[in-house]
Amino acid sequence: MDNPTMARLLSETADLLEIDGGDSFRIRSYRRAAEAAEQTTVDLTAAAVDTARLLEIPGIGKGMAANLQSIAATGTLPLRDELLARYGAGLLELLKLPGMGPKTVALLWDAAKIASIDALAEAIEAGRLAGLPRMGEKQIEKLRKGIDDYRRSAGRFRIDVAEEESRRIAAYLLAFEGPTGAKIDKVTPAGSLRRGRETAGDLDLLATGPACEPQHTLAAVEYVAAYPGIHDMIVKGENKVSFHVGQGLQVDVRLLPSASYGAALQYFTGSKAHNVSLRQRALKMGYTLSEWSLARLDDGSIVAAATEEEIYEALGMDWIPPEMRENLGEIEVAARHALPRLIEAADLRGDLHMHTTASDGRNTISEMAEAALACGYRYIAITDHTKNLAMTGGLDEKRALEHIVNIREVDRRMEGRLRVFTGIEVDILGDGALDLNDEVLAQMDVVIASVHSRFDQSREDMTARVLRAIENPYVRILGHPTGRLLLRREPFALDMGAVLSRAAELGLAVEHNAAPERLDLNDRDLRLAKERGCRIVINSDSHDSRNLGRMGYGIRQLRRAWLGPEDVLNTRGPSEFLAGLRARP
DNA sequence: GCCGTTTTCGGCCCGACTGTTTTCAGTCG
Repeated sequence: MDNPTMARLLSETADLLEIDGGDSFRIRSYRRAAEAAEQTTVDLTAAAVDTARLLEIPGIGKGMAANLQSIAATGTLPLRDELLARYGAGLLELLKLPGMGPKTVALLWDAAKIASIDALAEAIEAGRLAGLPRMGEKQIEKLRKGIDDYRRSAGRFRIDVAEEESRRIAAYLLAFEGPTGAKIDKVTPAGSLRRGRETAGDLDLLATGPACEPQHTLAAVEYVAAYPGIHDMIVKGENKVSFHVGQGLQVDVRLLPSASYGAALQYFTGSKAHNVSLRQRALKMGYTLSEWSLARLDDGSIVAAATEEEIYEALGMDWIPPEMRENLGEIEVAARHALPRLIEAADLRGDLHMHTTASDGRNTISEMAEAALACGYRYIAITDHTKNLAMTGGLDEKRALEHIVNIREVDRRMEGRLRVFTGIEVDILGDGALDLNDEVLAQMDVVIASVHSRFDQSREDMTARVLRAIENPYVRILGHPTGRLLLRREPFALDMGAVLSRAAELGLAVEHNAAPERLDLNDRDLRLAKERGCRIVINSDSHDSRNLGRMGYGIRQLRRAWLGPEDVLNTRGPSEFLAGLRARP
């Protein structure tokens, strides 16, 4: 069983325990263990044979180790089964409704035997909720709306979609001018957007400036609430406005005084787990941390508030990059002043995966080269598709050889300002054979091998298929290794550990495909790739010259995996890159 | 159920908003 599934079982057990009214600290332990299972690079099913290995994972103690072993052995958790038998799986879905927590779910179950969203909708229409404690008219209306939203909304959103919305709202907010002339002078995206997560569940925007000082927020709040893109309003308070826009994305705007900017930004950036750890640390040091300030416990005097840097410093730590704030050990490392230097977009010297009009790209080789030059790159590789992908106009052997000649011609014309390497994104066929013969592949500087079809193979077949493909001596990069399309197509089944281990032995690089719809490998597998000693490259997979600069989302995934410039091959200059790519261990 | 710069027992993050319970519980992030 895979780690995410194990995490889900633990998390559901926590939900059920809450409905059951269990001990809140025990519930927290189940949640923490679920998070640990989600994040760890340890294959929990494999590690289950060795209790000591499980106990090394923070948040896993004796009890949770036993739970994980039970899940690994039987595929199920007795406590969860027992609770499910008592309450039914529908209660877990009920919890997903906005405003619906464990207490309300328990109430609906106890008082009306409501055990699913459908049953709740029916009870509301039949008027059976009236008269229950805490069920006034407004509460019932809120539930009715919540059910509509839940049935309509998609849940999470792609990071580029969220960022685009964030830009629109920020522009609107910055145009505000209050009756006294007070303005909003800064809008900072926080939350998962700032942490660089691959998708966003909602949008947290922090607004600061004179208009956000306590005495002025009234007018500013009204202005925010009048944003034309609002689909429906959720909350409107003194310094907080929450609403849904267009497709159901939830936006939370907080208006806070500039003096609290650092504390607020730290707080709203999260993650929740990071913040909890940080506050525990603050308490031990005699402080209390909130979105307003870091203050002394004894006399309430403010220690730090205006910038994140001074808050982390007062807690004895270096400032932690947002991408690292997931409570995966970064607090301890920052306290030792040993944070790694993370990779930045400016470290990149080249991009090794892009398409041209020879297959399904929109631009010519030289247009791509000029665009790359404008990005500040020193080299690129042109890597069009191969013939198996007929719909892309993929190259056969003959056209591939002609393409090489054309690429070399552009390389010459660039006169050393930019190296243009020859390359190909060769299709990995269903049985792991490659879509071009070795004689042609041998002439390419950069051979990327990728899976583009037969995604439904079993884990065994897919793993064998990829392993066979990367044995080919001319393949130097494994492209978008899981084939996922965020929120559209799940990653295909693959024994990632086996593939990465073999890739490391072969000196093969694995790609992080930075296209925002892919971001493949994900942050967790990138950490695993580094642990296994794999070389890593980051590529834009551009099909349009305008997308060449679109590395930012991918860079943030690398940063989330704690990777530095030395971990990534295309931070090197052209000759060092090529030598590193081709060298065998 | 986890964990240790005070701890192997006794703790375990903080504040805003909403609805309705005239003083607060529940939910959320």
